[in-house]
Amino acid sequence: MPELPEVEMQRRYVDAHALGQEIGGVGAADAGVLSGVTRKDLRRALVGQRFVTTHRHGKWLFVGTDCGPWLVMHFGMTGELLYYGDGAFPTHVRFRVDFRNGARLAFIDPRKFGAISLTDSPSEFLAARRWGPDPTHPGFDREAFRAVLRGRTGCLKSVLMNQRVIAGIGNLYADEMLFQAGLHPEARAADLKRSTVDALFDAMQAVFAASLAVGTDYASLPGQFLLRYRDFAGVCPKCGRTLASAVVGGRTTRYCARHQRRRS
DNA sequence: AATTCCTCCTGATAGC
DNA sequence: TGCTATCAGGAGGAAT
Repeated sequence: MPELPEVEMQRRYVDAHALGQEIGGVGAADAGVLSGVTRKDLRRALVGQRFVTTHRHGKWLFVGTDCGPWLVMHFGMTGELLYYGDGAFPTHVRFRVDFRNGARLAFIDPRKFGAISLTDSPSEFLAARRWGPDPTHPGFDREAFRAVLRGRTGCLKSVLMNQRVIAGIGNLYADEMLFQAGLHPEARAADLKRSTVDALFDAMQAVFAASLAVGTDYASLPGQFLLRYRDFAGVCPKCGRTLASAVVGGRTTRYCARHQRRRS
């Protein structure tokens, strides 16, 4: 679930519910999702603080406190947040923030591929990991997209999913933007004409915007989106042909062999 | 340096 | 029904 649009929804969720409340404690931390921090570090950094702002870069979410470090979250494959009060008992809570007003913010992650950390500076945190640019941030235009793809020799899909090239695209959205742009997942990034790269950029922006417009509820997307069909119907929304299936970049890939070309 | 492959963990689902 | 096998939307690290 959590690729760039889903993490953006989590960011908005924090903004809508979890800002401005004094933190009384942190609990239920599963060491499996703690990345470079201990429960004690989290307690010391967060207790007495209030969350005041959020920032998202690719699939990373940063939640800023009024005068402490930022809480860093990555949702892995199954992570999500839940803000709740008395009477709710969510399962798979790997980390929890307890506010003094009685409300709680839980990081729920059954598969435990998520991560919780702390940083004094999101930009330094991202730079230390050599993360690529976020394609939805201001300034990331067609030229910037051409620049990050330049000289890349791998499969187009693998390049798009490489977070150090560009941050935020995972398996599903890579498939979707390639489908929208009519490009084969195994096309070579370096073979693409400039106009094709620009078309892929436009498809990427359109896909993110469309998904956010429906709150990442794929069933509400228009009919021409692969996201609606890849799991159950398995047919191309444009021509009705059975979708092709392959493993590209180590992940299950669906595409329409008729509409998606290797060269363009 | 860039790319590919394996692995971490648990739940849902399919097949017997 | 109950068991087992397979697969799942990510990314770090090792190997190539």
